[in-house]
Amino acid sequence: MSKKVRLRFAPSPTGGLHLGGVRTVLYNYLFARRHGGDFILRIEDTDQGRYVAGAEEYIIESLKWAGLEPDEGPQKPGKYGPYRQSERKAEGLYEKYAQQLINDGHAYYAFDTPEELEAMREKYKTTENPSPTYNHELRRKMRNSLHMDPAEVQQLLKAGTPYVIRIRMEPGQEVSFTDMIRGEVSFSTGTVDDKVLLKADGMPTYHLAVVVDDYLMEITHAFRGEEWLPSAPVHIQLWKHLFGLDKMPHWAHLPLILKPDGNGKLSKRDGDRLGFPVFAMNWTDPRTNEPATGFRETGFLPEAFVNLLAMLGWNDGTGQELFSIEELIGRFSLDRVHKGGAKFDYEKAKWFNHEWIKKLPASSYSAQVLELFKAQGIHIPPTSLIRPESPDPTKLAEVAASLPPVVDDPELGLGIAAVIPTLGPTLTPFEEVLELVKERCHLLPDFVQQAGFFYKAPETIDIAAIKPKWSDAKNTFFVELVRQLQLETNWDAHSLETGFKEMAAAAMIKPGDLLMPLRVMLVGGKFGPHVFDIAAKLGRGETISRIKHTLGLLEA
RNA sequence: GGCGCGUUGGUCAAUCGGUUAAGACGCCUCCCUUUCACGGAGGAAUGAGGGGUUCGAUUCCCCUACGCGCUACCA
Repeated sequence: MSKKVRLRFAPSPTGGLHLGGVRTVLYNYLFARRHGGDFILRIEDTDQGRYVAGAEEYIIESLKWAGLEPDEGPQKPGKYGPYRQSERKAEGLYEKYAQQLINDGHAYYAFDTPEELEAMREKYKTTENPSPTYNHELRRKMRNSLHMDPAEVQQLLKAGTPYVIRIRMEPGQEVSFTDMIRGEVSFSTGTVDDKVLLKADGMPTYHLAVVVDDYLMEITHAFRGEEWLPSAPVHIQLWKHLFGLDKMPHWAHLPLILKPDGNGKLSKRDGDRLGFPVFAMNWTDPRTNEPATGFRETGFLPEAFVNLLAMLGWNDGTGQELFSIEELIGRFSLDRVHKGGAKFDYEKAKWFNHEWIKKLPASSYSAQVLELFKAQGIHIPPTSLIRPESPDPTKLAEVAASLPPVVDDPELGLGIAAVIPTLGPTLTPFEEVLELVKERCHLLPDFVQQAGFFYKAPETIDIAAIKPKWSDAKNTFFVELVRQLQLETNWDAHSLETGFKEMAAAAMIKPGDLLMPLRVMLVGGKFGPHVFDIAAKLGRGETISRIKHTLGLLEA
């Protein structure tokens, strides 16, 4: 009987949640869901000096937005709490393990002050070895319980002298483990330094906390970024000394997300420099007041965000790139995760968002688009936001007509009623408008440009697009058009187009020469959906008023 | 410097010894469209270098180069 799969994401609440962090969450989440396990959020707030107000809430909110909510966490305590390491420390969870390590000879007290450590690094720094570490050789020269008189150690301890507890890494051993992504990875103990386990303030470092907590929380699989690989031997030794290697979770070190140009880890700075978000949501550092934009506020859909992150380092081998979270859960596997880092490509990211905007019904993002319209001072009449009670009858008839005969077979019990659900939820008039333009929108704010003119007359008209080819005959045509539109009885795209073309024929002008001017009059420029669809949605009054307005501009 | 990890088009990448080395983004051309898109067709563009192993290497091994990560009482 194998244990229940349990994974955790253990961020440090020091700032905004980075792309790479969300991807780590995602892989954790997908693996947990795929194997019917639990996904846990644990806050690594062991460094009091780096605590940032609001960061924890921000992380939780980001996960919520992305739809990657934990099964257990500070907000949703389970049986393995508390879920903040500061609180776990308060319960004394770590000291006893550090003490055990000392008793067993796997750790020791070190009394060196930060200044002494600094002096040591300076003293032993050479061109050959620019970063000397506190290791099995250098510790002989330092003030620790391994190389001091036991009586002196006791005396210092009794006197309350500040100390840290360091792991004792002895040379001569090979530490190896099987990484789920990289396979066999090994280190020799002689090259690993004596990492601090327990700090002078009594808080554990990440190294101690991660193994103690993973053990206590019964974590079965631990995924983290590749930058953690070098400290893996420390964690493995700790597992070996404290709980036994057989209890250790399976490790997977995820490849890094790299900056698009050049090399190196993607940072917030790169986003600022190149003009794209790096954090999940907007984040302002409370200490510096430095703002950073988020994917959410830039107009990414959570579905697209998750999708593009999943593909940054993983694929299912079929070439499929568009996946819903459910599909990802069904197909995700660690052995298809890349070993090498991936450069982040913002153009591709926008492509994913575009695909999801097209794929999802406008109703799934209309609320957010509505806010964007409001922010731009574009008022949407309340009647446009009311969802019709039943499906549009014309649409229903259309679907009925397209049905294959077998569907109406009474034997099968299928009729038009069976098809109604496939129409999906009905859309509000506002959402119908969004549907009309969504294939032109990569980011949510694009809707303002692409659909704003439906609700607000364009502020500027691209007269230059009309004027060079303008003529008295065309002017006459549009004056007559206004008159005809006032009389039009069937205000729908098809009738409007038919009437328009008949008039053009009568006036002996090619319709093509008239369509562009009409478009510019209605939307202000050379863009947008079919011009008669626009007129149909705009309604008689607004259509006529916009034509008249531009006609006035052309006269001037 | 040491240690570790990595390296297929500009980018994301498939290939698990034998292929004309997929596909996608972006770019270019054309078609559709009396706008912009969407859609469709096509194009340019890839195995870091050197040794092995093998009948045969992008694929397995070694070396080199390059890149990245770590080298804190930060995570």
